[in-house]
Amino acid sequence: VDLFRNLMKSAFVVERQPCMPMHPDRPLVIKTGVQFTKSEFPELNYQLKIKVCIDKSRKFNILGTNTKVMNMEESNNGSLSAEFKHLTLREQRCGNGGRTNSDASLIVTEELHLITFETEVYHQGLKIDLETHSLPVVVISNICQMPNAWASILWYNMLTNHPKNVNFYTKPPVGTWDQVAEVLSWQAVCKLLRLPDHLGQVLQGKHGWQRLLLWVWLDNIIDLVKKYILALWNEGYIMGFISKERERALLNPKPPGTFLLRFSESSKEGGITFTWVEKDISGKTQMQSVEPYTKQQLNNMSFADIIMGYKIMDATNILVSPLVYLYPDIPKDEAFGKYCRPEAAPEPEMGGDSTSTIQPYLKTKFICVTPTNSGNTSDLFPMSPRTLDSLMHNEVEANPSHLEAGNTDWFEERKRGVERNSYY
Amino acid sequence: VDLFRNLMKSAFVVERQPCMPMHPDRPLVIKTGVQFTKSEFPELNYQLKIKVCIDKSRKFNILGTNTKVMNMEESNNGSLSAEFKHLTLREQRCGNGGRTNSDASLIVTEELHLITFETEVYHQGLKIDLETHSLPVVVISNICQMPNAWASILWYNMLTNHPKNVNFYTKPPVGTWDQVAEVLSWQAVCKLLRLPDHLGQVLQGKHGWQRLLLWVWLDNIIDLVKKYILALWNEGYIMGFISKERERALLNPKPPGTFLLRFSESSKEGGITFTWVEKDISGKTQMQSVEPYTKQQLNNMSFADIIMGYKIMDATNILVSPLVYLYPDIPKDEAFGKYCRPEAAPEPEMGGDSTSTIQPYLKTKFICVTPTNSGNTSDLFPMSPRTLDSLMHNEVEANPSHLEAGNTDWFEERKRGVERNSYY
DNA sequence: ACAGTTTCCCGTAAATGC
DNA sequence: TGCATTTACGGGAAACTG
Repeated sequence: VDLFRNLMKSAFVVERQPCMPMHPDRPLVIKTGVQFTKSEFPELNYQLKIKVCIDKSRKFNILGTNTKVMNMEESNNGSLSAEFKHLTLREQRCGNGGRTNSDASLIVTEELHLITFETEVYHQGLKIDLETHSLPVVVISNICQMPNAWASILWYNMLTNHPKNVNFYTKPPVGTWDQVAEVLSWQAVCKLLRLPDHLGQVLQGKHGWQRLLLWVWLDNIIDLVKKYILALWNEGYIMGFISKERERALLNPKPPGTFLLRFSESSKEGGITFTWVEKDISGKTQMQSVEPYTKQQLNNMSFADIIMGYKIMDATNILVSPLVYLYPDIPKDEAFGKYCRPEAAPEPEMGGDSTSTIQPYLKTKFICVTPTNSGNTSDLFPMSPRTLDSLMHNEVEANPSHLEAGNTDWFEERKRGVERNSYY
Repeated sequence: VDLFRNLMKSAFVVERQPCMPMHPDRPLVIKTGVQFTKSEFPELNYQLKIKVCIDKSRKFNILGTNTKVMNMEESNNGSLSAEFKHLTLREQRCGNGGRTNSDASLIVTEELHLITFETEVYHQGLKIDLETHSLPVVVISNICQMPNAWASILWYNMLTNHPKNVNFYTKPPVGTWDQVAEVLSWQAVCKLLRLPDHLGQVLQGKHGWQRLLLWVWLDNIIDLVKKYILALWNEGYIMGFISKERERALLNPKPPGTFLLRFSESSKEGGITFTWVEKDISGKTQMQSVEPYTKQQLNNMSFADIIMGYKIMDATNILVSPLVYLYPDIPKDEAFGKYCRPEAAPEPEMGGDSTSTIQPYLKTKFICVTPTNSGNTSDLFPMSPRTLDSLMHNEVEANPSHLEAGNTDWFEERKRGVERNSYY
């Protein structure tokens, strides 16, 4: 019996990372009604029937075949394994009473649950109940809860090695910025983010709200990068997180028309913008940024197309593009031309005779323009760019710089880093 | 007993129109996994338990409480009624064999099913099985099948009064254009469409493919109108279906800058475009149309915004708007100004101090431009507008006009019609 | 391999519960 | 009443299945 118990302990050790991938990047977060999987279960060398369960703090039901007999696989180490697929979780909404939340003090994305795997072993007439469990998981009901849920998972695994402390968030510890950075580095894209120090200060707060606010912002940016601008990101074209002071220091010595791409820090949704150099009439160097583009807008138009088509409209309705060189000195066309949408081929007609007739429609394209005031038509710009720029300048001065001296060329450094790690 | 049977017959009469609304506009189409309802069931004046079933041609299961005891309601006519809510259909995918389709010759959207309502009545010691059924319904598994399914429902109800001819589509009859027009008039928006005669010719074909092709096109336009341009439609601003010849006849005497809005007939997805008058250098009157805007594009930008912002960019990058008067002579601003998106208010900052600092970003807006060739930057327009226009003109000449003489001002007529019927 | 059909599941909107 | 959470389901894409 002792022999068994020892074997158990080692066999049932809970691996740290991959447990229940729902979204492959977000283990340990399970959405109700969405399938999840538990696979590659190292086991004892016996014919065992395993049953999957979940803790009873809330009434969840596991749908799907939740028991399985393990097979001897010709797998890696010759141990037994079982794979649970097509499992879904559904909360049991009892007819009327029975409130859902076991601990009403916790919000649902900080409520931790355990998924257990039970089996029975008979050896020399003795019945032994074996049981192991997953790391704590967070159960969500809508994907919009994912950022918060994932923040909880990261925070937990960052600050504890306890395998089943489901009450972690009743008094969560405070983490340091270095720990946060390390956790973020677990994620592929985040490895490249190189978050600036000033963001870490936000995390020094107690826990909860501020922490989550930052995380939601970061997560939205990660999402934006992965979905919309990954190619540009991998090219190293996107400066990403950069303080306004550093931006100014980089762009100031550059010729007008030089621009860089950076994330916006001003909105919770996360956005990306570009800042360029220009000289005003007096010859003074100015920086200009456009209002950040959000996922919503990138859904319809690639960022490369936006950059290539961006124009300033002056008072006489003449369009000029203020973007010429991507920092440090890459011509715009060279950098983004290959990522622009190819010209749409003419579509076939609905009737039969699509061969001879040519589409009699004028082709159009959407471009993004900044109208200056005094334009003759419906211009939406109540304030001149000069005024805005001076305001921006003032704001920059109001925030003293935190620039660290050593990091001379972050852009070049990160680009080399990208070339080493090709995650996508 | 005869008394009962007679009562049954009248009590169980199947109402023609509203039967199982899933999409409120599309009765008799049920999507698996989506709830549907059967309500207000006129019944005999006895305590009856009703059970909902579906025919067994495919293995569908009805989820939800499919039996119900009828209550005496203080309803309209004092008859009994039962309401079935939260019913969903799920196809039973047997483990391996058992092909789904009962009649493989029919596509799934032409496969008709009956939903039956069964009950038992005991009277004077005699047990009588009562049963009624819905009109034939179409079961779909994805919303993208809705246009075809709805076409089947319309076609069926247009051409037969049979209450349960589930084999209708094994040899469907041919319908006339008048019948189609009548069926289309059952739908709110379609009442206003006033389809031109030449579309009816397509429907004279055998059945099936061509019929569906037309329907899908019409349905997409109906959808586009309802979702994106209903306000403009109700104002009577949208000409809608108009032949190129009639368009030319209407616009030709008008001053340059006059434009009208019409649907595109060139793409199955359905789109909307505008055509305007201009004079070329020689003083000759020309018509121009832009490539039609689809739902995809209207998702991001309202049609009013597109119209107000539309510009032609000439070789020197100067923008001019070719749109001045909506046909017949409404100034563009007057017609569409109130439907343009209001200027975005500046968003609060993420930190706390959102009171004093002003967003230092340049506001932008997307506009739709038609670049002419010889522009200096990435222009996508390989053919001059003149060339295109002459091609268009040729195509128009190639299709002889079908204009009927009596219909002098369709626009005004339809606008009055709109004012009479305010469906939305 | 392929096309018709279904499943999967995000993300917006609405409903629901506390 | 308001907010937190869940449900509903359209729609795009992947998976399925003869």
